[in-house]
Amino acid sequence: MRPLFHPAIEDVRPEAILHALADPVRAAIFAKIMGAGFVEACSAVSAVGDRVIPKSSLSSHFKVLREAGLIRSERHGVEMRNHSRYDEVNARFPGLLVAIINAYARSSAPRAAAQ
Amino acid sequence: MRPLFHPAIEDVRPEAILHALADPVRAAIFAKIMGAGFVEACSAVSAVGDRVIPKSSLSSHFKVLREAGLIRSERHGVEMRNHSRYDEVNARFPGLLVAIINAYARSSAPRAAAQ
DNA sequence: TCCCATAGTTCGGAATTACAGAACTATTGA
DNA sequence: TCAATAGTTCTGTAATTCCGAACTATGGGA
Repeated sequence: MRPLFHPAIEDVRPEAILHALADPVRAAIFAKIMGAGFVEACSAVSAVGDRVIPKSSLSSHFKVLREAGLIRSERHGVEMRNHSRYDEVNARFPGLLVAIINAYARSSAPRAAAQ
Repeated sequence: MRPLFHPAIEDVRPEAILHALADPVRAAIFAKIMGAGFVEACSAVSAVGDRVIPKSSLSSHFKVLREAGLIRSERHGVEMRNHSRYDEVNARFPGLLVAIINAYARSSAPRAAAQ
């Protein structure tokens, strides 16, 4: 297993962030990590909504988030601990992540609540 | 030629917007339209940076932007007039478009100016 | 009216990327 | 050392993207 790659913050590209978060599953994973600050394990998000995500797919979703610069993953024993890189990313691209996560929250909210 | 499809604003999805703007060429096209309010023709953006975009590719880029709900296109004689739907989209997803366009502006700015 | 030029769309095949099952690796604990 | 758990990599298939070529639509002359 190769070591995990994390881009330096100055190498983080907006197109990579948008691509990563253009997938609702990845956006939901990232929103959860961003809200909590960290997520203990990949398996802690083994389903999104009522949709079960195969673990090979989950693994590649985490890889996309990691290589886009959105999260930092480190092994802790047998499992992975995933931290949000929100502060760094928000300093480089102000307001971007909040606007994206809010947009998803609005679109999935029931009509009446969205107004 | 089929008539052009424009989604109603309440059908516009964040994942479609992010996917549309995750491509730097489309983001540049949209930034131009958003800045000017409208662009006379697709051919008015026949190149992005120093990269020439084939017209079949341009056509599909405009289609992606249109179907994501970001622009409205109408035929005016032999050419197409493309208008930004910024106001509508911004009302639904506040701050999203500005944050995205700013992120691209920051990442392409020279290092010193980006600070 | 017929033809040409212009602007854009659609088609089709090659290249790339995404998905998910199966096999594999790494770590911990018994 | 073995089994269980957590995640990664491999692999084949499916879906997307890209762009040249062919096509369609509109307007302006001769």
